[in-house]
Amino acid sequence: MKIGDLAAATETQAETIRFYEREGLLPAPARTEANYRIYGQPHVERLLFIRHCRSLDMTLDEIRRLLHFKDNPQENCGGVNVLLDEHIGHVTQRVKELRQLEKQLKELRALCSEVDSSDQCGILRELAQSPAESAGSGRPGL
Amino acid sequence: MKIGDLAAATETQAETIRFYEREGLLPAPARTEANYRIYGQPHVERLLFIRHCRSLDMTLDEIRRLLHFKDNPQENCGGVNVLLDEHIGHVTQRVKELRQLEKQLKELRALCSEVDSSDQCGILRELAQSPAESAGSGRPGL
DNA sequence: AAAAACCTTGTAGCAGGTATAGAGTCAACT
DNA sequence: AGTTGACTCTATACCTGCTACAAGGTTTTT
Repeated sequence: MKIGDLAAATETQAETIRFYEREGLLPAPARTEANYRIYGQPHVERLLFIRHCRSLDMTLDEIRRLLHFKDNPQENCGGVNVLLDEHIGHVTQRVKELRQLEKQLKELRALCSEVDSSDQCGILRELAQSPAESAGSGRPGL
Repeated sequence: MKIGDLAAATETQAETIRFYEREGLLPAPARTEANYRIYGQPHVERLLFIRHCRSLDMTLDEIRRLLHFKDNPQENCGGVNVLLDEHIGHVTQRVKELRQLEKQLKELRALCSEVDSSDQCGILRELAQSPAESAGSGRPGL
């Protein structure tokens, strides 16, 4: 199959497939005489694995590490557990932060219920104060 | 004060301050003879406003819109409320998605409790299956 | 045969910065 | 007076995970 077929089979854009190849997540496939990439079923499966991981918000680097375990089935899989536990930790942390953030935003919103001139607006006045703690996780993808 | 002093006063890196200036969030300040940027108290306040908004995960574009209301205090502030309501909506949505994601990840994690060889690992086996729905919000910053 | 649909590489763009390189400036210490 | 170190300047490249071109070559359809 050509790249467009693989794209259709995995609901992934062709450019994204080439990008994964450059990034070392997909192996460089065979080529036709006209230099077209040719894929087989193993490529479909590997790409679906990658997309599944991405749908779980894993970074490409995390996915690379998981693929390493898949590529070395004789190794023990303790690292998989560690990786996943860490990833769950990141997500849990980000949920906590965002819920805190949501609360702050709602409090802020309550400061201005009626439309007025901007210099009377409680929201703008509050935003001019020093911020409390930052809510950023340092992990923008989440 | 010079850029380093403003950086210290707001806990912002000097490079970030120059970046905000390029982005039109901070006005171009006066310069010394040696071409050094010179700031005053209004700059400190404006930058703190920006950082406060960023700590609430607003985009630079949202902040630009808020600054417009601050810069035009005679305008009515209805747009501030709209902007904030939308932002709260994004955050609420992202919390929902991440909690769903967290649940999926924990289910996945439960598939491998004991360390084994990778080809026996339930996690890797499950990830090889087709993914369910994507959890992405299309708004990566959240 | 011509046109549409595909493929190739290479490059640039998004957000919100961060991190350099290479040069200029300034204050303090010897 | 010289020199060290800390600061500043501009310009440019890098980060993530793609996406969107451009300009050309190939294959398939009409």
